[in-house]
Amino acid sequence: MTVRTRVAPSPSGDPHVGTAYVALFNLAFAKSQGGRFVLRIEDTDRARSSEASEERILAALRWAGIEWDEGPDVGGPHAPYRQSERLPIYRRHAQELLEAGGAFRCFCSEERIDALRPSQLERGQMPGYDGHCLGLDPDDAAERAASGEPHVVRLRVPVEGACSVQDRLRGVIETPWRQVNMQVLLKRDGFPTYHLAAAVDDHLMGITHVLRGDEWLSSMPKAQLIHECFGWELPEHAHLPLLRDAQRRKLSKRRNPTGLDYFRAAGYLPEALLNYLALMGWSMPDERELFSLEELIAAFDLDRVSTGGPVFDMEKLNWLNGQHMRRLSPAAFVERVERWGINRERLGRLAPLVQPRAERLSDVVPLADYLLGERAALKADAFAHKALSTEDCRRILHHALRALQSEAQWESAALMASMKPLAAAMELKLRDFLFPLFVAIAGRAAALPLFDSMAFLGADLTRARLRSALDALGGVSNKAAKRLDAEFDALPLAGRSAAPAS
RNA sequence: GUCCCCUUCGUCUAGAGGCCUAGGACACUGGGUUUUCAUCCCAGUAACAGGGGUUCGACUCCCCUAGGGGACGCCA
Repeated sequence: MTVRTRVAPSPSGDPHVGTAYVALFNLAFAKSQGGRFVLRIEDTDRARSSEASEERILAALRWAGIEWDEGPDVGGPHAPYRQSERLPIYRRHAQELLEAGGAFRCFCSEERIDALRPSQLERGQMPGYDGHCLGLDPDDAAERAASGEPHVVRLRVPVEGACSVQDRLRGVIETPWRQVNMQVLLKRDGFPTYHLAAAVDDHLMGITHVLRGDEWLSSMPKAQLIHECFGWELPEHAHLPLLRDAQRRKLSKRRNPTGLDYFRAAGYLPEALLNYLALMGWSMPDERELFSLEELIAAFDLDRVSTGGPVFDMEKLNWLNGQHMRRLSPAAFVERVERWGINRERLGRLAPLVQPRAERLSDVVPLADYLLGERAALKADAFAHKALSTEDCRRILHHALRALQSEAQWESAALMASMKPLAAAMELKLRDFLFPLFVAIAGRAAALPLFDSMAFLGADLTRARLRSALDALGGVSNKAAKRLDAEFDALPLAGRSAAPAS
């Protein structure tokens, strides 16, 4: 039996370093076993998925050096690899489950189920579906469904006893069935949820090993139950530890640079990133820390994966990146620098900004230093201003970050269009409002035009610099963040998309 | 709130009952090499969460406690 693994990103946001992390382990394991690695797109959430996000995720994974044998863009024997193109398959399987009694139709409103919550919590129960439609006669239910009554299909979960699942890294895990929700498998809109789609696809695509994030561990009983109902063999599961931030929380986009685009823009070598990621929860048998993807594959051993959640440490990544840089030949080094960003294309984009301000050719680099490379480190006194207090600067940076969080169109005019109303809503002169942003982005109050600079840097680098500026100003405590979030939410900003604080 | 998972230096980790006086790496400190800096080399500080068992012997096995994390969605 040839080993087949998969990574299954959901195209609903920026390419995340966690996706590359899970992909890397799946790739390394499959290749170490002479197997195949599949990329599948899980776009069953119609509201959140987008083609643009899918494209960016594939491009970012490719940049990182992750290659897949089968996928939506390269095809393969189990196509299509995009779940939105496999809808009939899921419907057929849901029907099969219904007929076998492994699932049932549920006509409850979402409101009714939400209303259950408080009393369940009070009784010390896990909140969830109460089995209201469990007793419906299947034929009656089918008839109601046929007549067009809106409903969902739910997984029939035993109410008594315990479920026993096996994780490759942790052994046997027992969970009371009471803790397992009667998961919706087919939504009201006819789309499958993750649980159905993943189980069906893993089986149909011949996936033998599922390596995925820790956060899935508690839903393993559902996967097992679904496989059992179909009479399928469950792939072997190994739950990888979750990458943490310095506060030991799941790496969050809000506070840390987590986008693959950030690492690319910030000048990390993909082979160094992969090398670093491999060190998170895994180690070479000989404890060597500097290695290539090929070496990783050659030495990979699933049983050497550790289970504690590792903290992502930029300092060590920086060191590793330096090690990889120094191993490049001078020619390769130049080639990498050029490919990264000091090239004709990027200089061309700089020309309209720099040309009007330069008197000599040698002015180019000092004018654009912060766009071509990392800006200078900041201290709090860089934000001294005649009209703005430190607190004002903090507020501006925080609110700008919030407003930019959901900025879809990352180009100069659009950025201007979202920042200008923010300044107005904060009752600040644009000139004053812009000051801390200039310092955060350029490291100084006078620089090339701000929004052009932000556009040139890209979203990830821009956000990272704003965050780092906030840190230079003493950081924002959790309490202060809450207050600032509330302030931001109360601002009279017309037509903004309601981006949640987290 | 309920359930599940996790717990070795500040951080990433080695360690599968005696190789442990707990090893390596990042960071930090000191020293050396280098025209400066960086690199590089050498040295140092620093950990088995706590408590009970089991055993001749426990970082390693079991139990309890504590701490951390995760799940509990018609998101994935």
